[in-house]
Amino acid sequence: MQVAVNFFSKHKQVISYGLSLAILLFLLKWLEMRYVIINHSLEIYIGAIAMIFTGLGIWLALKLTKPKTVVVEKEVFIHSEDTFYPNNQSIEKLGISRRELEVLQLISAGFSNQEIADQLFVSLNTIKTHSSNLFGKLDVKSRTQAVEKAKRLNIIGK
Amino acid sequence: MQVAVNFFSKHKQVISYGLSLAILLFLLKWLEMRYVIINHSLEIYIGAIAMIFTGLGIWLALKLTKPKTVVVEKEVFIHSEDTFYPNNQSIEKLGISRRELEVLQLISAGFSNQEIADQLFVSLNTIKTHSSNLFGKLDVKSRTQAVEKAKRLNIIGK
DNA sequence: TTTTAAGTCATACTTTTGAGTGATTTTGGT
DNA sequence: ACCAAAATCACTCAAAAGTATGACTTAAAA
Repeated sequence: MQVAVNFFSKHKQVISYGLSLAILLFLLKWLEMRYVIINHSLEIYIGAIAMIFTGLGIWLALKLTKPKTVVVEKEVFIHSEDTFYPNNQSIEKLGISRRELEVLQLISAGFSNQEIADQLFVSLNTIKTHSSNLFGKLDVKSRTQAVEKAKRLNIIGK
Repeated sequence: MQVAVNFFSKHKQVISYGLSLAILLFLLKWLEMRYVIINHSLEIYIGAIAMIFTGLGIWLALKLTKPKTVVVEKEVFIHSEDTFYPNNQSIEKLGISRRELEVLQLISAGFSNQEIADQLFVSLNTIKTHSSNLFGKLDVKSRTQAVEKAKRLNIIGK
């Protein structure tokens, strides 16, 4: 029982197409009789049939063919900025404080010590102390090295 | 002249289909005459035409329709280390030379001017000149800014 | 051949960075 | 209230970075 219902629902389209075809054939039969009786030109009749069935064929083909699926691979660049999470383990292990991390981020953004001092409302000397302590903890000798290493250790974003 | 050639080559397929159709129609005319003469059943003749033109319609539809393209977006994770290609357009636009690019890469790797000079077997002053020119072209004022901007412009890898 | 751009190097000078040291103040937790 | 870490700042000195200018060589392009 269930199987039968399943069959009908699954082939609903095909069945409806079949029915349409049958109706069309009956229509043609009727047309044929009329034309034969009225004795019109056979060419017109033939032409009509040809056109109708050409159209039917086109319609059938368009409806029944599966879409030719073309899979286009589209590159989606995943920017690490979107998914960056600082490696807190590294930060704690190295004993880097919040303020130092802040300074580190500004250094990596390309700011000079003076600019960082202005942004954080502290003196230039303070920033120098922070950066110096930072270099010690990161075991580097310059700001560019610090940035390179911090990015490598995922302490700051890339 | 060129236009005409262009027209024929561009519509080659459509034209060949049209010719096929014409040939088919002549064939039918011939069949019609034979059937009329031999006085066979009209139903068979009609049926044959219907089938032929249905087939023609299907064939036409299949040949002429563009494939229904389904674009499937596929996420491709690009690891910058594996697949970095320098943005040559930016490099050319800024007029950065090979040597300057080389210096830029070493700067971003965290090397000092002296270390870079040693690696490239040139003098410290030469590296200073290169980096100074580089900063001018990148419109920055320090090596850290240069690194930041160059990475942002995809001139060097991250 | 002349011109042009790239690369090299030097000198003189200024600015920035970084090391080392020491000191004071905040802050958070026991 | 006390302690320790964090944060602040100053001062000096040295090294590195950066600017400006000019000169020389070479290779490629006009």
